[in-house]
Amino acid sequence: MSLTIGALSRQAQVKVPTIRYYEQIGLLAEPSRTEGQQRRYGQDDVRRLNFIRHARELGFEVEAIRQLLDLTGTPDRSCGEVHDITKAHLAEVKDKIARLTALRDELEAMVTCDHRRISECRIIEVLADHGQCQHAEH
Amino acid sequence: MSLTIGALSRQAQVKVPTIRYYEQIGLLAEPSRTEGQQRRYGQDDVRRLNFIRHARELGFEVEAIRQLLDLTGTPDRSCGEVHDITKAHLAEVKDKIARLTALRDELEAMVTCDHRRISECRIIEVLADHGQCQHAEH
DNA sequence: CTTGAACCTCTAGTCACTAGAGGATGTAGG
DNA sequence: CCTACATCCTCTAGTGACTAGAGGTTCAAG
Repeated sequence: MSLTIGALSRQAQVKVPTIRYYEQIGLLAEPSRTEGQQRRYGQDDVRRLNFIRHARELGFEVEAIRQLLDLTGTPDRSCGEVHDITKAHLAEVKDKIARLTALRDELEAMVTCDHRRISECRIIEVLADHGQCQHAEH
Repeated sequence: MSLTIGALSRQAQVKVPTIRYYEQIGLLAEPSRTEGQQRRYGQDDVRRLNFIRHARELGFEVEAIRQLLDLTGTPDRSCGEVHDITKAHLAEVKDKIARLTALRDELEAMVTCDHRRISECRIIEVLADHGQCQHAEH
């Protein structure tokens, strides 16, 4: 019933070197080994790795995931800390969206230049002179 | 009329180690030196570094900036390539916004959990089970 | 001539992996 | 039992765009 690292990789959709990396940084426990030193995993590892992968997909940093995993070890405590971590992450995501949106608008305004010579290109002009930006605050 | 690296740093709003880094990777030319090997810059360097800083603020990668700077060296050519680079970057920005927005919605749905015990927390549940996501495609 | 801020080079660290070298193990088929 | 060979092992180095720090030198003001 034990899984090789390759089988775990397929089940959790996480690449083999990434699994070893997660073990190295302590996100995954060191698994049991065969006599020939090959890793063997169980269903707990599959669940834990799925949790990690999903959190990464949702953009959580490894440190945040480490904390979330630690918290799952104390199921009776209030989930206030879990919320704090998630809300902090959500705030970062919103902040990134805001900055990227401003950036997008700036770029949209720039590409309105019709194709001419580089010496007259609006894109180059804006890049060379910050004052030509719509919003000054970046 | 020549500037020290510190003066250039203040004028272009780029940190000193970053200027040296740009020189190392070839974005800035090697400047002249004093007898004691200290760098001295001119107004051309200020303009070039301002261009670089502004492009970085707009999220262009160093490789793209390198190409844009090369293109400014051929002012009579059509600015088609400049547009191509900018449009490609804009597309990436839009793509990032789309992914972050999906992510934000997912996180918003998760934090609707009212504070309970970790063993019943909706955030932990969703993280542990991808199937509970609103959108399956991440 | 002295002080001390600013400069110099070089190495290593950041984050979350990814790639590759060079070799060992495990398992399926014959 | 033996042979392929896919998969596994460890280790080092690379990615992007810087940032930090050590240990030493230069420049300009007073």
